[in-house]
Amino acid sequence: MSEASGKSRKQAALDAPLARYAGYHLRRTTRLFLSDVAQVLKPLGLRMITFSTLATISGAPGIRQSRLASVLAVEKPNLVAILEELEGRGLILRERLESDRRVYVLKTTAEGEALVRQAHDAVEEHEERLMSPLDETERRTLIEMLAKVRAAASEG
Amino acid sequence: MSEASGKSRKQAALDAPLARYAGYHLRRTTRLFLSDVAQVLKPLGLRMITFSTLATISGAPGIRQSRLASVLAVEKPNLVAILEELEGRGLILRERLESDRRVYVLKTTAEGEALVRQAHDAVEEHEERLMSPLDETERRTLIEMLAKVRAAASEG
DNA sequence: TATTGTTATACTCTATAACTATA
DNA sequence: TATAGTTATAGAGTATAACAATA
Repeated sequence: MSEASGKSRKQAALDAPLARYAGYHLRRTTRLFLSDVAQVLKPLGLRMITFSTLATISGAPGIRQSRLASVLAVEKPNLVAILEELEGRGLILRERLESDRRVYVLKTTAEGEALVRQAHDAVEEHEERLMSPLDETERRTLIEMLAKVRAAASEG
Repeated sequence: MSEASGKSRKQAALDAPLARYAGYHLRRTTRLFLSDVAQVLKPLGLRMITFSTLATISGAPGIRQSRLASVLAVEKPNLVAILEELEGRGLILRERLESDRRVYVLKTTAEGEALVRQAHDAVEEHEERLMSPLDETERRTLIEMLAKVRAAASEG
């Protein structure tokens, strides 16, 4: 739907100046994953970011908005509309914390839980489909390498 | 500059609902690479997309605009401004093809070549820095796995 | 003073439809 | 009729500054 059309053998050589960079492959592959998962989540009325948000709240009920922004690596202002959308659809609840009335505490509703479970199933199917060229060991290795690269960067 | 701040051990568990997905790690790692490489290219007056464009033209002199769009996986309308920018800076030339006056043929100028060489050096340093947690074999493996995943998807 | 969440805003990236000029 | 490149436009995603309420 968005990635440039499949490459013939003739065409393949043309990305040579970029193909030696891991960053190039990361970008292209991420784009593939993003556009595919968007298709998969669309029928559920979710985008990648609304799914991630819902899944994180579901996994950490009572999380605060500022903490959620940090976990999701989203700027706080950009989280506002996302939470309004989820709240408006009755998928999450936002409650003022009595001990500190500045903070909102977030949790999923029953509907939110039901939807996030469906969404996890859909995303797992999508992952299984896209990752099928790699065996279980390779998949783990891939994830470990990516996590390792990020961990080193966040220390630096 | 943009990725959420480093994770403490306590914090790490919070991304558990997403961390099992390769797509999650791809997105986060790609974001890290993109924001880092943007910093590296900025002093040269280049963005990721202008660098990719210049590097691809340099590696395939005489390439047509439509072909370039397909190689870069950029929609044709979005390439227009990019090429205007590069042409305006005297980094590339656009020549009408006499045999088919609809098409533009692209090549770098001497200035463009000099800049793209500098940019390659800068990007290679950036890659070396970010990929340093992985040894040579791992780096190759990573790139191969990513390419394999995309190749399978574009066949499907 | 500092922090939580909000508003307003802007810039980049990506995508689509419709146009023009050539073929 | 089809193709190359263009214009206009719109939607995501991401980023920053400044504000109100609360601590």
